[in-house]
Amino acid sequence: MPAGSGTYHHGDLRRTLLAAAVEMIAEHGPAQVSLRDLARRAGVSHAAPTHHFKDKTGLFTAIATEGYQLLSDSLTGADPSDLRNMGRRYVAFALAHPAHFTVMFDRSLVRNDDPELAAATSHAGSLLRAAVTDVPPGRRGPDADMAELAAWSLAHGFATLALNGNLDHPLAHRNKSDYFYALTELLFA
Amino acid sequence: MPAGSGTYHHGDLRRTLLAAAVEMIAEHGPAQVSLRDLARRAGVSHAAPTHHFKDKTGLFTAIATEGYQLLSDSLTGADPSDLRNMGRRYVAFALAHPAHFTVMFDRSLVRNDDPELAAATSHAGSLLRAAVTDVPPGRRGPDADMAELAAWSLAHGFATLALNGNLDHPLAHRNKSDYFYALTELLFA
DNA sequence: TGTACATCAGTGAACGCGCGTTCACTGATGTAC
DNA sequence: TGTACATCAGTGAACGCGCGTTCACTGATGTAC
Repeated sequence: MPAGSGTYHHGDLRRTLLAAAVEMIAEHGPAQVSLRDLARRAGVSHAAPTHHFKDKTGLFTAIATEGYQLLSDSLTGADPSDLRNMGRRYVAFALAHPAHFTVMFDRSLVRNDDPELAAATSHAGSLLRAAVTDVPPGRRGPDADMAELAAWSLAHGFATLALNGNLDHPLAHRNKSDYFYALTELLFA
Repeated sequence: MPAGSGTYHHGDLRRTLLAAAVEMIAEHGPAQVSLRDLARRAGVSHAAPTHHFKDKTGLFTAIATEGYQLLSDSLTGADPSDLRNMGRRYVAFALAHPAHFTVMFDRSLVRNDDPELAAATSHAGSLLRAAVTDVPPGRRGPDADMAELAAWSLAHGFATLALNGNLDHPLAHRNKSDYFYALTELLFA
């Protein structure tokens, strides 16, 4: 970590910019983010972000990639045969990283053919898929694809509704990912 | 229907603008919509939309309101005790009206305290809620709120993933709302 | 049927603004010898 | 330890653009008498 404050070179500007962008997205949504405003927040000249991300799409692509890596981190280490727990972790990830989650699932924001993004996406995807295929066939029905989609839909829908503020009134005082865990018991018991 | 073509007064400009905006949202997302571009598409002067919607937020608020009305229309007439069918209709609505659905669930786009929007929202909400409470307690577990949220999450998640293009590869050739109907059987049987 | 008047719908010019992008530049760092 | 040089990171001025919004206006419609 070479840089102190006040130097010409920032030292870790890329990380600083990503963090600032994530904050801005969480507050006002991706549409309100501008590269100039981002630079202002980070205290650098307005041309600096271009240096790191090329353009706005590049910025969002980097955030989405980071998001899939964070999701993979969240899922790694869990018992892959415990599908309910995987679902809870998925929901917890979305609530902990709302800005990443939003960008990850808005294809109009990112460079969809970016190789790093594709790699991060497929790695997280394989972790999720493994969780479903590890469930004994008798408990998930005959169709594994359908079971996978059902589980994913349930977790994704819950997370999306929570982030959109549609669960605020009924669930304001609860831990939402634990509530989700309880909810899955209702369905799978 | 007073107006022909070429007249100074358009006749039904509000509807025309709403339709054009919906088309633009479906193609490029809400962030890309500008009032000037919208006016261009409708073939009117760029100041005309302001006359009908006041500003951009007003436009999105009108679209969200219309969306909730369309959703209510889609749900009306269904057997309120057939929760699975209600879910299928919810998914079918989202797929048939992707732009409306997107705007309805993005609170950063609309005037949340708009009374017409609130009325349309709560009407659709009560139709959905009725479907869950009509399910016999034995089949939905002890907690009606939780059952409601589970059903909503499942349908909402499936619809969201479909609209984001996350189901394109596995389900490209299928009727998605029928697939969803089959999926719910797996969970509720 | 005819005229006067109020209301409504859409026009087009003008404004100021923040934006993305480009460019030649300069300060700082790291490496070779 | 010292010097020269290449590379990298960030600067700041400049550009052209499309945007939202305001405004006095004009054309069309509807209503009262």
